[in-house]
Amino acid sequence: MSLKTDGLRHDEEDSSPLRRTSRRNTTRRERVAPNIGHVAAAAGVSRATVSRVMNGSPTVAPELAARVRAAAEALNYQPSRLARSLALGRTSVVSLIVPDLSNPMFQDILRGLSQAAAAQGHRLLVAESNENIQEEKILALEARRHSDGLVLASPRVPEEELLTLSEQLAPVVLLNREVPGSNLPSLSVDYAAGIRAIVTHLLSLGHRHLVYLAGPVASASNQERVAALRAASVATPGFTLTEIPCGSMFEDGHAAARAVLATKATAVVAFNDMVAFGTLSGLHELGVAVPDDISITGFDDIPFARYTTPPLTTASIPKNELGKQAWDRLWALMNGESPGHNVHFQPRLLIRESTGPAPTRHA
Amino acid sequence: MSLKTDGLRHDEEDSSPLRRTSRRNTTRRERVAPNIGHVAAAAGVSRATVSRVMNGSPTVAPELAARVRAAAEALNYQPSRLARSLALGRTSVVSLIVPDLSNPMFQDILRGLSQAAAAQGHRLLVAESNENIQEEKILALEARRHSDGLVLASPRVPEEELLTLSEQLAPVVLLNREVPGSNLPSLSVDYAAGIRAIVTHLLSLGHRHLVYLAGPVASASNQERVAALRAASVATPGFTLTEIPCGSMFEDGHAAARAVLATKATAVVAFNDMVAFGTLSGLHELGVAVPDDISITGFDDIPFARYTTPPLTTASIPKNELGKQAWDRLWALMNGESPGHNVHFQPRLLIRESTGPAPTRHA
DNA sequence: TTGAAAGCGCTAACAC
DNA sequence: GTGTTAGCGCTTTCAA
Repeated sequence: MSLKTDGLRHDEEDSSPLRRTSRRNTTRRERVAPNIGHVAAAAGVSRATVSRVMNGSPTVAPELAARVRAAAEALNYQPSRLARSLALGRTSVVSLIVPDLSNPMFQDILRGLSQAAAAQGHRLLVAESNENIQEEKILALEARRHSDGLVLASPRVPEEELLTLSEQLAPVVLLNREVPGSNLPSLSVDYAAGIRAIVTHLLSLGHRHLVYLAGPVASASNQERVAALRAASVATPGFTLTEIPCGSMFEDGHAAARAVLATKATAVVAFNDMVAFGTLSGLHELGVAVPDDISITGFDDIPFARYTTPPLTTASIPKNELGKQAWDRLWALMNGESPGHNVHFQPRLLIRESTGPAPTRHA
Repeated sequence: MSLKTDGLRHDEEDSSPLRRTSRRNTTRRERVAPNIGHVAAAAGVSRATVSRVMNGSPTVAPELAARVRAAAEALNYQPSRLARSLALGRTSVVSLIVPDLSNPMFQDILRGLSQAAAAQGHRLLVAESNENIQEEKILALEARRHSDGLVLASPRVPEEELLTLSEQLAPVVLLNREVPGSNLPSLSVDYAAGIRAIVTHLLSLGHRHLVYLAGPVASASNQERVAALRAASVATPGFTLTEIPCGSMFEDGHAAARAVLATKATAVVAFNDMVAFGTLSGLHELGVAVPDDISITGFDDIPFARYTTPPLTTASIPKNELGKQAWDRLWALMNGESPGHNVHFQPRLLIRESTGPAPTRHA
């Protein structure tokens, strides 16, 4: 018995992408996305040949290739990404997990990554963990299974778990987080150096009592900042450091304004620019002048930092660059290459107008 | 001849997820992600049963289910999303296309959409068209094939093309863009109403000469604004309107500061908040006082609008809500339901301090 | 060069 | 209840 193979395995006789559908209680002919079989049938070739043509294989006779292209064109055929991904074992999608999409810092990373990935034909899946550790783990796992690789921005997951997770997540690159003793590629900012620059600046202005508005406790970069601050306070005679648990968002800083005042500190070092803005705004409402009564510094240099009143003194970090380089690293990993050495971006201190000489009390 | 079916079709005899790999010139055993067959073999059941258990089908004997779960656990098995998607015909991913990721307006939409989608177990793919019409079309098509539905935010594609495209993109929902005479679900902002509110406010302050800093020419919402502005100028005796081509970004507004001054207008209506900020900053550098010398209004009410100096008078639009409702619409469409009527969100005028009485010249 | 057929890993209709 | 089997739509040996 001769097997008639016309390129269509289970469809009706003609090659047009119509299908007899019966779902619910309706039976009707509806137009359905054409598949490789339809094109093959229309062009009178095998599906393998269509596949070759669609992928630009040079081993197809020009005449055939033309016929296939014409058929594909006529049917408005687009190969299914899904099927292609399954067969190929890759999706051309990478994922980014961030703690908080409303943070301009992560928005910039998102943008940098998205553009770099797009430039090499990859798409970006985004997920927000809402600073929630459990969710972060689930999301990362989930996202990874939709994509070929992962970028974790400022992951809050504890070190050991991150280490375990990373095996299932690989290829993965970390942003703003290093796992010492692991070989997880990571791009980070030297927060300690940034803090040291800020402290030096403040000390030179005569400030001796600083208050630190701390970020999320689970934030590794917060811990770095705290450590640098404490080290400085220990190393400098007459330097008083007060720490106030705060957060990472505008509202957190805003809510902390009174507490800041209560410390009698002459300068506040905020976890990041958002917090600094909040505090700035809160202090303004309380009638406190910045920098005359109190100085404020931020961290990140988000786009609006230059336009606040007064413009914010802050430590600038290359957010876009983080995104772009994250892509480079990930791309290397996905191609089985070495991701290169980890790097520590050095923040640049931008002295603007939110910092000034320490007020001389009782003068 | 009896067919031995052990749940594994093409693998070696044992059920552990190891595979003899030979690529390039290395041949070695490497651990590979376990698949449904490995679990089936380990649990001594068919793959169908594993599938049932993984999907929580109630028709599996508890004893078997437990065995399967144990096996899955032991192998650290995670069903492949890809294969699942292919079989199911859906990906549980939706895509968002925006013209410009750096615009806080779109960031908020992104966030609202992402959260709403996540709440129903869907992931978000993001793509940025860079205000490029060609790219927008390609991206939309491409993104759609990775996902189950599309949200187009402020698409710049011309109407006819959008109409044609939408067939291949469906299900799709439009943000900030309506296609009259089509049944494309769309959520938009009543920009004309916002502009009217702004104009009324400005007129009541005594302004008679307004300059409009226009947005991208391909922006439909820009055209709405222009039309409303012109209508107002025609309807109001003594009202002069000057239009200056500008753009949608901070830099555009900043660059327009001199041109604004040259018009001698007493108030500037900026395309959006970003442009207004830019102008504000540019004017500040030129030593012009806002609102004493000139008034400025924005549009959108992005998060920082309240914190500029002076705080920006603007028309507030529910950005997050746009994202959330876009999801609701899309979800309805994906489930074959009606997306409901289109809605026009009415902007709310927020009078802050960037607008004041028109300066009385030669007074 | 081209085609047949086996996979990719999962789901679901159908049979037992 | 559970297994068999035929898909989902593509890629890629392997033969011819």
